[in-house]
Amino acid sequence: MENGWSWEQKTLINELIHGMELAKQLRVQFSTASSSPETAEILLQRILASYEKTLLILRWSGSMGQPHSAGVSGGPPGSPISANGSLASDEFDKGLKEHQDLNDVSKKRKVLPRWTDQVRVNSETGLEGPHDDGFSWRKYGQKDILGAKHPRSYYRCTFRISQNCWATKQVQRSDEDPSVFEITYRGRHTCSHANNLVPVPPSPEKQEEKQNNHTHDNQQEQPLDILANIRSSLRIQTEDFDNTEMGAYPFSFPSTSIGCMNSANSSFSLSALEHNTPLGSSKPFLSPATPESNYLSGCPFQKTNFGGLHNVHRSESDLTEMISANTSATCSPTLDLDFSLDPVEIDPNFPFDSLAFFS
DNA sequence: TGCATTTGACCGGG
DNA sequence: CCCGGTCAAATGCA
Repeated sequence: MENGWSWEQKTLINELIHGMELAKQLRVQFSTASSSPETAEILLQRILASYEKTLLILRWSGSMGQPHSAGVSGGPPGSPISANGSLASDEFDKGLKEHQDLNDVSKKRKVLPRWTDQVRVNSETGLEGPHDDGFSWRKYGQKDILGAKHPRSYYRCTFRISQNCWATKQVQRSDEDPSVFEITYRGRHTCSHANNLVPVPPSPEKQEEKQNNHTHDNQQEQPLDILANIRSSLRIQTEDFDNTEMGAYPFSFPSTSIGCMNSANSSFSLSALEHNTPLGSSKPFLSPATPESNYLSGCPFQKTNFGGLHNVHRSESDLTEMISANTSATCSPTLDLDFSLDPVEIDPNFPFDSLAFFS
């Protein structure tokens, strides 16, 4: 990585640029089609914004000359950051701190890698960006947190037992902005059920219904269809970006990492983007009274994915293949533990596979 | 009937 | 002792 630019990053940038071009084209089409111009426009703007940010980040970290170490952990997630404003910096510091703590923590006690993500519920789309993290989560607890208005929900990978996957996440609604959720991921997925494998559960409606009830008839699946595609691709892009970008990321691990990483990574850009756009604030999509537990567990975040999985599958077909290949190829449960204790030494080789698909 | 969620109890760190 | 995190029995749902 001479000059701080690895070939992966260059490739990524190219891809991002390409993606942006496509999004722009779509934008034109949408505006002419004029079916639901507003929503489409909004989302497209976000997409574009996200791309821009991603590029910004890449450049930034690239210029830092250390896309892998400190910059890595803090950089990507938080950085968008400065560009975004508000939340950004906080998140950045937070994330950075968390990543730094990682090592210490692991010494003190067996703690899995952990990173935080913020997600804002998107009022128009009825889905909050980031989270169909492609994993199947099972709620195992809920706690009232001191000083927090809303309880915190605890989830763990559904395949914890069957596949010895110890990934967990905590979801908590923000006090300040009820439409924002803080999601803290812990541990890396070692299961082979990432993304594509997380088949749309036979009954996503179950959760969806709950959600829809809480929200309003947010049945914009039609217009969202396309957007979902865009979004999904965007997500992957960011994932990949993160992969390369955060080589040192604790949870980034050779092949398997891809599927596992998306959870956190996808959200980074998207959440950042959410905060960026002045749009998503029409209505809070969630009634503050909504029991977080239900909403979150069932929310489009995860498996539900507002039925977007169909779309995702289509649009991500390539990526899906890639992911499945990677995830299924190496599911290394045991490695994960070790790796969590010694995060930094693992990254060097991993992003290649994924990138190869992109280029 | 099997799986997911709920929720109070329990545990361990600070 | 307080608080965050997890467990596990009870309950709900398809």
